[in-house]
Amino acid sequence: MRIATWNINGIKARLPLLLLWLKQESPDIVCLQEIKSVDEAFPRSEIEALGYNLETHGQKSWNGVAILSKLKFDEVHRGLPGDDEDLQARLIEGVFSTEGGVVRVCNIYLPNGNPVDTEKFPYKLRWMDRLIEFVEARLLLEEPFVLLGDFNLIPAGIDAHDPAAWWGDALFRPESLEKWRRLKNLGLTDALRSVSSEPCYTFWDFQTGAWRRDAGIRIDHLMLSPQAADRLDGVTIHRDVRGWDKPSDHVPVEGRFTL
DNA sequence: ATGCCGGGTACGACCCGA
Repeated sequence: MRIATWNINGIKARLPLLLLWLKQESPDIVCLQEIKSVDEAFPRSEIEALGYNLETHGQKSWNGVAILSKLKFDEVHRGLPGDDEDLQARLIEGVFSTEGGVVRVCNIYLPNGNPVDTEKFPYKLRWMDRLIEFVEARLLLEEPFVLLGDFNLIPAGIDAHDPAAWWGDALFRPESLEKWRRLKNLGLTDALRSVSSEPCYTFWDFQTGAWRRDAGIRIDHLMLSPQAADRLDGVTIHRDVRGWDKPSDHVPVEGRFTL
């Protein structure tokens, strides 16, 4: 089974590229972030025509997440528990039945947190505290559980072309990385780092010729419960998509599982 | 480089991203 994450930076602007990639790769499950669309306006029909079931958790203008799946959804959950005031659409989870048993796939768009001297940074840290609580409960289920998406976190210096340039940024601040470690230390495996110790990136800024210079960062991750990590066969970063016509600034990252 | 692209809203600029 192939499970992918991709921050598409606007479904309306990215639909042609998404359809092209789905036709070429045909992954079983695709988790999208930054759909920037309300649920009613999401372009369902062309995606469904490719054989995908579709569940969205959108909002107007910003954020928004969606899961595309060739398997039917047994369950869908929307939103991160722990704060009734938080209306930002940043989490959607699906549960699926496979021949090998159940798989739980949780798609997140973790807050960016910049600028760090505004309320955005504490919001990011609080959101991560809520995520840690959520994941703790999920791990008690002892299921294959894949937490994936745009984490807006550079885990280590090797994950940036120029780590010094990110010093003080919310994606690389010590407070952010401490939360990242707390999350990992619950027992999650960083899928990419479990198969490779090479520098590799998932995001290249639109500005300053970042793609041309390969000045990227790795911020899109698949984090695996022990039961999911046991079944991991490989990880692919679809770098080439960054060079396609009208790209997102992020590329798809795919995990392959025996499921 | 507290905004160089690029997407959103909405039709003139401003908000937002990482």
